[in-house]
Amino acid sequence: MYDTFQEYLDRKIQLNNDEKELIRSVSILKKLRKKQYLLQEGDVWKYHAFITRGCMRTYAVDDKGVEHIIYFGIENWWIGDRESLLSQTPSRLNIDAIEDSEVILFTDPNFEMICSKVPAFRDMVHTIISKSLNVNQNRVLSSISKTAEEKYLEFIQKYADFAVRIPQAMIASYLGIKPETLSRIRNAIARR
Amino acid sequence: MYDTFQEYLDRKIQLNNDEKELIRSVSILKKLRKKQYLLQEGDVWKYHAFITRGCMRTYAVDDKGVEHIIYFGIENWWIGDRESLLSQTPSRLNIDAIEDSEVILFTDPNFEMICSKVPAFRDMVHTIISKSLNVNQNRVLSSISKTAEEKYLEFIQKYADFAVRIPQAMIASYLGIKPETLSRIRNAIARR
DNA sequence: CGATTCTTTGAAAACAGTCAATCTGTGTGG
DNA sequence: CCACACAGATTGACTGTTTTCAAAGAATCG
Repeated sequence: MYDTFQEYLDRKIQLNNDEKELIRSVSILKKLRKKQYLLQEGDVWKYHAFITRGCMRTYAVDDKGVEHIIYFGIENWWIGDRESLLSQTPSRLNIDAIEDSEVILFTDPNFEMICSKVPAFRDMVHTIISKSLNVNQNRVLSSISKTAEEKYLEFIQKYADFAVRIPQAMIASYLGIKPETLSRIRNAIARR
Repeated sequence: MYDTFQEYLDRKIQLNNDEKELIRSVSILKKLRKKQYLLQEGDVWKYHAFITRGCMRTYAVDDKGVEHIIYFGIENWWIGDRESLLSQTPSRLNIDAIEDSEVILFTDPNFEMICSKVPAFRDMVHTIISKSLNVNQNRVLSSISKTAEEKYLEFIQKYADFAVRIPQAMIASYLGIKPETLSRIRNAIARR
């Protein structure tokens, strides 16, 4: 289970054995069953989390009880609620497993310790955050400029690898449309 | 003009005179008239830019020629296209001035130099990027979960300070709705 | 004042949401 | 191994919201 993370690190940065061991020594392995929460609304998020297996989602529940999925995550993705982590305030988000999953957790102090002792790791983290910002910005652009059908086509093309693993109703939630509407859009596409 | 930036820095971090001078020495001051481009689609963005006066917008133009505003920026905000900067590829975005404006530019090499020589500055930059990510994430959530009216009310409440400086049609563009629709929404709100 | 830009309004069409019913595929217990 | 339950997806009829297009009304600037 840790292997997946080690391979990820090896692909991204060069570390000596001491550094690898330092990182491994503070990692916390956690298994999650399908539907199990990693973070529940109201709790304060304390970690940096990396998915080694499975599929997860981050979502908010509005006052009508409707779930709105903000992110999906699979193997080799980081997840969490940085807003809650940075401000140490109760999270408005939920994170749970769509499939049986495995994650590696680092407490924030340990994560900061790694960043300070391993500059390459720190740089990698900053690169990831910077790229996430780009991804989110592009998602904002899509959401204000594209039609529902265009957003759906973009989604299945961009995330072809895991789109098939996710129930259609969750994809609709991520796109900000109703499951019935997505069903009709798919129908219209298929008919052509 | 540089004063605005110096005051911004003083509010955020503590610097000695050498550090202040180092930063000032590589800053490039630029004035922009209303409607003047800072970045035009197709060009590669080379800077880190800070607004000291005025009001600007970042937007993309779709294949039908419609503008979609991704960000507004006023005094004490950073702007630019990090995607183009990081990948050194032609930008898909335009940045221009909504009012006569003044910006301070740092070339990327100089900016990196400051980051490496002044850790407090580097930390400040990472904090800003991290917070931008949160802001964008919340905007994605609003865009998939709120009605057009709710998005508008959120906008004018969140950005009360500069919402009044921006033409309504641009606010509509930012929200992803048509100007006529925003006009009707405002009408409906006023009537209550 | 006149020209330009921005906003509002109206009517019709396109699009998305709601609610309820049906269909499909999966998996579990008898 | 079958029948049934369940979750997910689809369909239909209806309602509500947003867009479109065209025209008229404000507001702003030189």
